[in-house]
Amino acid sequence: MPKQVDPHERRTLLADALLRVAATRGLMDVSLRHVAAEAGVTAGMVQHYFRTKDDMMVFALDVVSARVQARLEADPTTHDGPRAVVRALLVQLLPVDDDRVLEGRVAIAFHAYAASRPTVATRLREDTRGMRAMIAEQIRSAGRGALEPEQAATGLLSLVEGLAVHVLGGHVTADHAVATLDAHLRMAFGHVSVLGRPDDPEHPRAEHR
Amino acid sequence: MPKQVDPHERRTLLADALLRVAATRGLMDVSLRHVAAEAGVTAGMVQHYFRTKDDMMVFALDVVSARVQARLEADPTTHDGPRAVVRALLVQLLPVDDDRVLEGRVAIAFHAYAASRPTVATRLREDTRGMRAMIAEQIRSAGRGALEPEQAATGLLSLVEGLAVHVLGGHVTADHAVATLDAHLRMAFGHVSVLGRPDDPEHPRAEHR
DNA sequence: AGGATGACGATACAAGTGCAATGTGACAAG
DNA sequence: CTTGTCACATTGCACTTGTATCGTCATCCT
Repeated sequence: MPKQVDPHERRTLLADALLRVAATRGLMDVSLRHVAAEAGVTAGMVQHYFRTKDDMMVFALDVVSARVQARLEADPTTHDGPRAVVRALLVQLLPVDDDRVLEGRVAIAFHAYAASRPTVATRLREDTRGMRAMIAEQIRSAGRGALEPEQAATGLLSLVEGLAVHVLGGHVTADHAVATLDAHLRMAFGHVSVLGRPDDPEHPRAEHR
Repeated sequence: MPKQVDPHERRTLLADALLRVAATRGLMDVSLRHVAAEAGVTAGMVQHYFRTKDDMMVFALDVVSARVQARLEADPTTHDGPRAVVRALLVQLLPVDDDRVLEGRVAIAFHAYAASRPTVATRLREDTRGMRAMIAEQIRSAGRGALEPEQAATGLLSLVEGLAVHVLGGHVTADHAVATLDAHLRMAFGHVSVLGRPDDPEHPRAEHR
């Protein structure tokens, strides 16, 4: 048997290159040869690790979702109560720093891609469903807010996704997006009197940039 | 001088074909020849009316935004007070029927496209800015809700955009999306006691499908 | 030591891409 | 009736795309 190589590591390397291409030049420019060039390898190697282009796409999507989940679990604020948990999750999805801007671009690109590839759409749907259930669960466990948990969960998730789009498009600033998210979080978690309430003392101003 | 034709009409015809292709097969499948085939014309004619592919893209984007705005102005509920105006606008952006599903697919595709084409991004940004200002204005004129008008406006707009993505992805149903939107509209327009409030008598259940 | 085996690299190929150049024909002004 | 002009059609070209095929070379097991 020949050289000992970890295939998963190789694939991840290539997936990273793909994500970089997708974020900077758009998904339309993602091709075998571009990814290979970005990764600094030959096109033949890419072909060796992904039998088809769609395989490569799906794997790259898995990489990002796994990465987001990993970052969430590594977040220290996870143990500060349900609202902090939800906030930590949602902020992960907001393009507040350069890394997340790239990931955000990738995410929206994949949402467009999913419209014509059922495989990708299913994968995306699973991820979303998990998050939604988790958020609704946390909201339910934290007494009642101004909305019923199910609607509050879809509302928050949709809000964040829309905010991400608007931030990436330059329609609003990242600060404004985080502030808007916080305002909606207060409503979802039962602080009914919102107007005039300065800010949450637990999370002074979040990590803006 | 030869045959008398309305160039704008021709271009709109071609733009419609492009939108159909983009909605059904994705933006990656939009090509000169595909659009021509969808429109039932030759590729040479497409080239005659659009010097470059990017011209065609931008024009198609203009067509959709103009169409959305026209539909909004034609909405009879526009004269039922600020909240009805905002609701009418936002529902236009939600994929509640087949036509709007297609438009929604187009919209998300263009958002992805805008990430790499500054021209498209600018055009998109202008449209969004207009809507945002209009919503904030209406909220301000309608007494105060639970959020400050600026945040409420970006919140509603982002919420709808996110909801559209989720509906298109099959993550939530159109009904659930409209219900969520209505719940958030109540908060933005100052009906603070939300939970337990059955529904708005003015707008019984909206036009679901 | 030797061969099997897997990790690559190179090349080929059909199909599709955007775009330019050139043709063709009709129709209206003179 | 001629003629210029505009609306389209055709063709061609250089290039990129995804995928299949074959070659090569290092490596590990026996």
